[in-house]
Amino acid sequence: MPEPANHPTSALLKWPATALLAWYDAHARDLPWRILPAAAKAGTKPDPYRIWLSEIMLQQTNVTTVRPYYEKFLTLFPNVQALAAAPDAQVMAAWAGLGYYSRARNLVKCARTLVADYHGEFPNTEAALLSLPGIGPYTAAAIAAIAFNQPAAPVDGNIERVLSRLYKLQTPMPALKAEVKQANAKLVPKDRPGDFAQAMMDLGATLCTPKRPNCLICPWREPCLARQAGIEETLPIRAPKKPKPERQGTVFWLENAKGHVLMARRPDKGLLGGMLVFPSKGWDAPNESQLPERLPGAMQNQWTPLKGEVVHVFTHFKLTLSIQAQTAPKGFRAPKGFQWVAPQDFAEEALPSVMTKIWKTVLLK
DNA sequence: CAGTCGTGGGC
DNA sequence: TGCCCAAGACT
Repeated sequence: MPEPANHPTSALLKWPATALLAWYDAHARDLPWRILPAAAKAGTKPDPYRIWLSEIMLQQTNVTTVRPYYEKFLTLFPNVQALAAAPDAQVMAAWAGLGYYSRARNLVKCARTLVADYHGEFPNTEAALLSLPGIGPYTAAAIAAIAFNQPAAPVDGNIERVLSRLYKLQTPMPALKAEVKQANAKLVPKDRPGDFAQAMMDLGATLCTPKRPNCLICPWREPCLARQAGIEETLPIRAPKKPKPERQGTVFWLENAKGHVLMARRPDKGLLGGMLVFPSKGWDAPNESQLPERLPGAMQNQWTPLKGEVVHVFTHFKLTLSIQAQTAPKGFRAPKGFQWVAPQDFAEEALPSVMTKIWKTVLLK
């Protein structure tokens, strides 16, 4: 890889790490999964299970969103063995609302692999961690550094932003990541790799933010090349965004005499994989829940449109759903692949958010 | 490499 | 309001 035009000088390589760690010692965020520097100094060791769980939950997700889910998971599944032994449906229900549901499926898969092949212990090398389900380059390096104090150099969105500014790296994302990885590997202090990674993430989350960074009190205020050039807010350079297509579909609300509602479990792969949803059609062709066509002929034209649409924005498309309802006739059984669910069960935050919007529209409006 | 995969908060 | 963004992994 060619050296960047503003390749850091050797002087710049050394002392930024020291300055950042000093800042971290004084300002580290107190997070439920974190061992603060003072406690670490006193001999407290991180629990790899908790570090792993937090890292998976934090993928593309804010700390404030993760916190309650993390606490819930720790209560329900205090260790790898408990998680590995849990039924899939219980884990998916506990994850409901957090998004990116493949993370939850891989979480269970990983826990079961650890119990089956690793005596229930996490491997302590980056390479071995990388081989586990749901653990990619970032998470493998993060766990190695934070949980095992190995000289690994994770690069997440925060670190990419922070270092692109420190070294004024103007290569657009995603190619930028390779340059940041090189620079980062040279910076990592061998004695505190975990704290160094966490320090950069704290810096990115609290001071070196995407918009209006607070350079005034930043420990890297002086060496930061982007700030020197006055272009800190323009970095990192992102690829132009693509237009978000719109889809629309219909949700079918079928209620039986007990007041239970018909639902289906989505296939493991793809959108909302493994989650409980209301039957619908028209918007996700490969995974259509073929409900109406599988109903007795007498029911097929008994749908009544309900007032109100549900709009939900996914990562790569915007979805608008209308709702059709009817009450199932006596003796009607749930078709294969479908199940009746009592409203109190899906009200316990056990559904993906888009489906929570549906039942709230039906029952509360 | 580029597309897929959720959601909620901030502005 | 609509857009941007967040401790990425997988295909």
